[in-house]
Amino acid sequence: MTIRDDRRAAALDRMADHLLAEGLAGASLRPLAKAAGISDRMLLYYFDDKEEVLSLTLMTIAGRLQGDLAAVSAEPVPPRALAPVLWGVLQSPAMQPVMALWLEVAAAAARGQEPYVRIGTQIGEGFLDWVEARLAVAPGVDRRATAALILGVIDGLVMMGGVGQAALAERALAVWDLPSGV
Amino acid sequence: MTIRDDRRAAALDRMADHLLAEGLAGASLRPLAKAAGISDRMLLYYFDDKEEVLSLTLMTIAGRLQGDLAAVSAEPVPPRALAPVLWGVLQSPAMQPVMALWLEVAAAAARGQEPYVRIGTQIGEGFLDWVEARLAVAPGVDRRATAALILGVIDGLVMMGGVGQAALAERALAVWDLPSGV
DNA sequence: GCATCAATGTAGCGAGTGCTACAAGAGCCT
DNA sequence: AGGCTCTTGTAGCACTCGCTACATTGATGC
Repeated sequence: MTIRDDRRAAALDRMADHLLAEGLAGASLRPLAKAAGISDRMLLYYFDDKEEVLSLTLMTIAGRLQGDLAAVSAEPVPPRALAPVLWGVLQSPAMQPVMALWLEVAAAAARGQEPYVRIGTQIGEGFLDWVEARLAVAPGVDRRATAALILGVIDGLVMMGGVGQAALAERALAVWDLPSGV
Repeated sequence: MTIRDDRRAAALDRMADHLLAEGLAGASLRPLAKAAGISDRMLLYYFDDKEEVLSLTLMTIAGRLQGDLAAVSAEPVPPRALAPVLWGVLQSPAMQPVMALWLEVAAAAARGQEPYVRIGTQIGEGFLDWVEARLAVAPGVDRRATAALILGVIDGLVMMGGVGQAALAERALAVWDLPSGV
């Protein structure tokens, strides 16, 4: 059994790279199998069907993301200071394919398509937990909601960057960071 | 010429409904033609290729959106007051298919796929113009960037709503609206 | 009436989709 | 050695994809 598990894990790892590079449009069985270095016949021998392949590949990517995020300092800071931190992490070049894929998953989830709803919810909650753990708020303020606000701002600005307004998104974040508020 | 133009317009109108209902996954020629009430053969007689069909259908939807948005009061209000207005408009049930499609277009644009880059940029700028026109800011504050911040927050929260956290998004907006800031 | 050309249907091409039936090799247990 | 299960390749099915060749209709102009 463990041999099969090893091969499954190896295939998932290589398919994760492929999915990050090509997006959901590249998520058909033959290209995925080719990326994994096996035949499509074997891909469906190791996994039940396409949905399982896709789910586990996305979970693999989510796991990597979790690891990258966990490496960031867990020192709690106030909301206005945390937002630029999250922006810096998610906007880094290495993270760009991940965020592009995250947008695709979120869009599919908003359409109610499985397995994207399930996985999108999971990833979203991971982000929220990460923000909440690093967030210092005044007593009485809704902590989870504040985390959601920060994540919302950053996701929205990432989305804006995706439609060619990356510079404007940067300026928007600077406005939020002003002492005057907004 | 005008007969052909009328039929093109009629087809685009019906295909816009179809695209809103089914998303980009339903954007293949045969289903689109069926929705338009014509044969796929005629669809490619009226339009050059799939890209033109898709572009013009998305532009049709963008035009409708523009109309709906224009109907909202143009009285300038400060940022914290404008955000809930935009949220109210974009979160209304009638707008839900539009926002789901907007997410899909933005995701495809972030992947660099045409025609989504071009159209996504255009729609994004339409949103920004709308916000900016209704925004009252203190002198010296970057007006466009403030509009981008508001749009970013709302887009991000719409995205969050799409992955099953609509209630949390609502709470997040309430937190931003507190006098204390955040 | 006849020619011309726009409009439309039928049929199909070649490629890709998820998935499966069948058979053959490979290693193991008794 | 004989059977047995695990693994793998070959081939293919039924379908969708964007797009096109060909033929037929219908209206229009001379």
